[in-house]
Amino acid sequence: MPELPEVETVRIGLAKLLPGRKITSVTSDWEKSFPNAKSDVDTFLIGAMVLRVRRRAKVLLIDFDTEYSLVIHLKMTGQLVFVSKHPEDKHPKLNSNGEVKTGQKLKPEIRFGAGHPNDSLISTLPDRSTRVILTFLDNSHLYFNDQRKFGWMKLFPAVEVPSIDFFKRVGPEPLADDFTSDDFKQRLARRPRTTIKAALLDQSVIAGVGNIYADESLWGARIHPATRVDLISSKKSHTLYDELQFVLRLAIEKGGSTDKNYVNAEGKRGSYMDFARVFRREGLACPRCSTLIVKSRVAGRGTHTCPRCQKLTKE
DNA sequence: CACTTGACCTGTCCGC
DNA sequence: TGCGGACAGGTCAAGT
Repeated sequence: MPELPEVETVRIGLAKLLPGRKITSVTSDWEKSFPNAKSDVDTFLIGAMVLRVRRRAKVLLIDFDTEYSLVIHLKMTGQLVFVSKHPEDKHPKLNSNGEVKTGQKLKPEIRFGAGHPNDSLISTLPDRSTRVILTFLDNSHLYFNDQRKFGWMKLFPAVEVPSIDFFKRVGPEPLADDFTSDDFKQRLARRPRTTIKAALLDQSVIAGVGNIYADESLWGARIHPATRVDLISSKKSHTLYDELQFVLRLAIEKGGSTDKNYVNAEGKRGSYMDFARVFRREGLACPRCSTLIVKSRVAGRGTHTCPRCQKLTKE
């Protein structure tokens, strides 16, 4: 679920919280979530200080003063949640008489996902989805949670990061200042005979687009996701570029989309889904023409379209 | 080579 | 109520 806007939201949060902190310990309960050898972790991560937090495509990079970097992919259900030790975590709240307020739970049992926007995730961490815990000198923690265990974090020498296969293949950042509509059209032209949805999801064409923003931008441009790339006109391609920029920027502004699992570095949800026009809205009215949104399968993924606004043309 | 499908996982939901 | 199966979606390996 984390796509570019979600990963960017996590990056913004971590960039405020992590730089300057020193790691004192690392624990991991699932080898694939953090496959590095213990000896490398002990040598290059324990005692290391965070310099900066970066993002490329859907990947986060945490750079350390040991000239090593943690490369992190959240895949579908990954979360990176930072929890600092606040005084109120250790001490119960007192009333005006200095007595412990009655009825308060020092360890709330409310869990994220119960359906309330203010549910606290932080108060319950670690939980059974926690795969890796980084502990810092001040006893704050960074939890890497990942229900489905598809995500991973790996420690690499900083100089080797650009030569990781994924970074060698990945396409341009769609929100980069120098990424133009013409660039977009030329990148799409690399996959002329596939569907526009498959091309948008292909990270070697454009970085960072996933299922949510592919459906949302295609609806905005009135293009059916199953349209062959080489049948899309220059004008439509330009419109799609504009719509993609619009949904990605709006989603970052809204803190990303939380469907089920996604939360930011503070454990909070994103609100883009409140603005979604088609994604997960099957059976509801198209905001443009009120026709009911339908769900189908394109490029092997659940795909949401307005059957009236997004006609499949084969000319 | 271009493109599509299956595997990796767990939790949830739906139908019987 | 329990149970099997479909589904969720990012990426890579394997298949067509």
